[in-house]
Amino acid sequence: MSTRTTDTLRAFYEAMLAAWGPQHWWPAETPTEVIVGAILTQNTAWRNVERAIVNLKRAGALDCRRLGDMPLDQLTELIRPAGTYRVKARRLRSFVDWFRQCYDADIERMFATPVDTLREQLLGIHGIGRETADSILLYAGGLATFVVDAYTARILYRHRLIDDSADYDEIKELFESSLPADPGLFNEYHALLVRTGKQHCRPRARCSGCPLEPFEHEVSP
DNA sequence: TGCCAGGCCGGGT
DNA sequence: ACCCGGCATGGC
Repeated sequence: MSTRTTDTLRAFYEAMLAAWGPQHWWPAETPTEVIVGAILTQNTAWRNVERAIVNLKRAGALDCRRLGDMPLDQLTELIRPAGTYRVKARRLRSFVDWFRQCYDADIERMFATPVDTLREQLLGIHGIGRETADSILLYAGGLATFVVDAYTARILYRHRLIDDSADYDEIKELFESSLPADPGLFNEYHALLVRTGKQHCRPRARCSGCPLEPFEHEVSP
């Protein structure tokens, strides 16, 4: 990867960090909570996920065995505020069923698996796609995997670092081949992109005031 | 009021 | 290989 790309991505990082400060991601107390949140936040505002997490905690259900053993209808009701709740209840179940079966619900053992192998395993679970898998690896496991999301693609596209046909794995590869494989860096970088995107890079929002505004834009939103 | 949110899946060309 | 609709709550 070109040093120009590396320089640009580093400059983006510095500009966002200077503007926002550290984001302290993932907002969760345990790896299990990260994983549950990663599934619940699919195409959903984080605010709504928080409500669902509160419900699960209050019910003492934020635990893989409870999640696996409680009636599906009950789980569905607890996570209702997160939206697409029937779909997500099944997705949570498919994860915990797999996790108990393959790793006896042991987080340490799961993350002791080689990262490429584990990623493939996660992608094999119904309802876990690339972003969710990478979020689990990075934010629950502390592994140096770059997480790409809609904001990442939109921001890079607007700055002409990618074209509109770039897919998830290409964008992920762009970061991973341009930056050192440092989990702390990847953690903060993705969080800063989301923070920047929420404020300045929604589909039809203006970019004014964005910390990345000093860098060239040649593509209009 | 409509559009959007830290996606993913399944069915149709 | 693409493209698209469905899923669904809550905020602005």
